[in-house]
Amino acid sequence: MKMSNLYLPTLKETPAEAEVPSHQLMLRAGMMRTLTAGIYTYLPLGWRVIRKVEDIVRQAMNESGAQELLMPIIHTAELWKESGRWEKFGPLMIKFQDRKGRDYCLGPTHEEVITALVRGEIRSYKDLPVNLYQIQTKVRDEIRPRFGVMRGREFIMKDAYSFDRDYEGLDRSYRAMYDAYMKAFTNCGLEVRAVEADTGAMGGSESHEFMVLAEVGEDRIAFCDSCSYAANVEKAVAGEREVSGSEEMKEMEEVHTPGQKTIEEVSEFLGVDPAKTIKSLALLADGEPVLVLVAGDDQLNEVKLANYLAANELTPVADEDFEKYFSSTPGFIGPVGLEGIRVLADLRVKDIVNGVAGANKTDYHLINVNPGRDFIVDEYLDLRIVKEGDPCPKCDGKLEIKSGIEVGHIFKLGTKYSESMEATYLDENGKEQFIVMGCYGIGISRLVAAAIEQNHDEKGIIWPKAIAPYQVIILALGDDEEVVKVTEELYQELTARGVETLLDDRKERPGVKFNDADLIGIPLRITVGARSLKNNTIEARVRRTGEEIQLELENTVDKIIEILDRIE
RNA sequence: CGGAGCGUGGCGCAGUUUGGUAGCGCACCUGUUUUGGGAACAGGGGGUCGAAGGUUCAAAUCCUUUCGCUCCGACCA
Repeated sequence: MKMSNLYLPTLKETPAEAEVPSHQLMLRAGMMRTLTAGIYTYLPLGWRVIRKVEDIVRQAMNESGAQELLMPIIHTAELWKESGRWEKFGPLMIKFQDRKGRDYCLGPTHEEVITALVRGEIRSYKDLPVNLYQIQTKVRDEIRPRFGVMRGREFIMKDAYSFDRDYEGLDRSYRAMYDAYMKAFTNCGLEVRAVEADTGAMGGSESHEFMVLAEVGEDRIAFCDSCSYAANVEKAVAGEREVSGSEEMKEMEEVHTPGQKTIEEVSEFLGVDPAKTIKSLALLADGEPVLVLVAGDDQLNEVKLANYLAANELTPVADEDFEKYFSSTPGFIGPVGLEGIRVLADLRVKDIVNGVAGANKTDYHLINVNPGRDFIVDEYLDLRIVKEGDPCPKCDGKLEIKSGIEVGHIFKLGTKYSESMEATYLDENGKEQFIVMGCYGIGISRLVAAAIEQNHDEKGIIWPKAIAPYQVIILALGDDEEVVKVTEELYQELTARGVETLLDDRKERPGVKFNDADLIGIPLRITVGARSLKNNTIEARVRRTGEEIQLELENTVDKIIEILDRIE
């Protein structure tokens, strides 16, 4: 493509609307433009990258045996009511009516549509297994779209759905997708870690997320520094911590702690290690009050709690509602002497000896509190967010925490949807069975943003070759006849040999061309100017490394392809 | 939805405190000279200040309402 004809509006300055590097660079490099928050137009350069990623993903999917199809974006409400998610997904869906007043939504995901499709076709165990996928625009009315295409309200997703006769089959399908995903991400030139994940609104049993490690990532991931354990912190579990020494239980006492509400305040006021305080959190789980206890130096993991309680919604008890459940103001509640409220505690609370807790009396705390002796916990379970340095649950290592961008997510759904939507087959005995399902997503547009987060410098994007919009950019410096002739020939020949090449033939000064080439991140730059032509050479420069190579004007195209071949 | 910030030519911003009828840089158009890391000079076009209402002789500026954008949180694949 000749750049004099390319619709490539690059920006010299960073738009005020963009905060993170990938968002800024996608706008500056002329890859996309904003329509409104979370909704974007892909310009020719950006679309090329999207298509590259799609093709790589498509190939990995096809090789795994999955088959591509295309489902509608418009879904009927009946389907979603059938699965029970019309209400559950609720505000996340864009809903509307047709002229007859019938309800629809724009598809945020496609379990319902695919299940409705497949249940009509699959009758026998002989029809299984099957894995169907599509690459399509998804629509989700996100509460807070942000970071450009990282979390958009409209985004491109590859979603696949597997159908098996049993759980062994599902395990095989799941494994095949896991492998295909790793392959697709690697082929895109990305460094991705697979981590154990929570299943969230999709439901199901097992789940992995594929994470691109990046500072701007919205997810936090816990890694073991010595074994392969890795999990989203929503899911991560820490190993047993050593309990230091044994201490005699002392007699419980009430102490005056005026105005000391937070753990920090109380522990400082009483001169006690925060780990020995018991943090009491009053929550409503779908409206039911529950008191949750965690050690003062821990944070409650609400995902774990919500999963355990099978609650859709967890909200803190509002300050003004405290008197409904407690005899003190916020900051002084605790488990001792509390009645009529379910009490759950993190496992670490069990080990606290002579701890501190709220006295259920405004401006008072209790010291030398001992679980079991002074109060009863209905259930102990793992409820805390793991921290940097926590022991690994699988080995003797320690956990590290890093930020990541979720570019893929795979789920073992089991029969969640086949049961609610009655998707069944007949086994060898003629007995009706529910189809066992899995679902698998890759955020194509998010992956592009993640690739930029992982591959950029102060000058701009540095595309991995596999997803670069073009592999080579030829800069024609000046309009010297010889320069025009040489660049034109190079361009024609490279293109003829299948190398995707940009020719910067614009009437711009050299600085503009250099800067644009760096900004849009083409892996290999070829510079041709009158000056170098005098020595019968041209210059090649590798975007990622900055390596410069002088090339004699002889078999130049061979040499360029040679250099290109060794670029990642 | 709660908190914070911001909406002024295409982009980045000043002007708002203390009302007096809009300015700078970049970009754009024409011309000349330039041409290896975002050129220089000269000339030129383009905004009614997010929107609506109000106060005032007079509103970008003050008041009210509203819409949008960004960030933090809640929430969310």
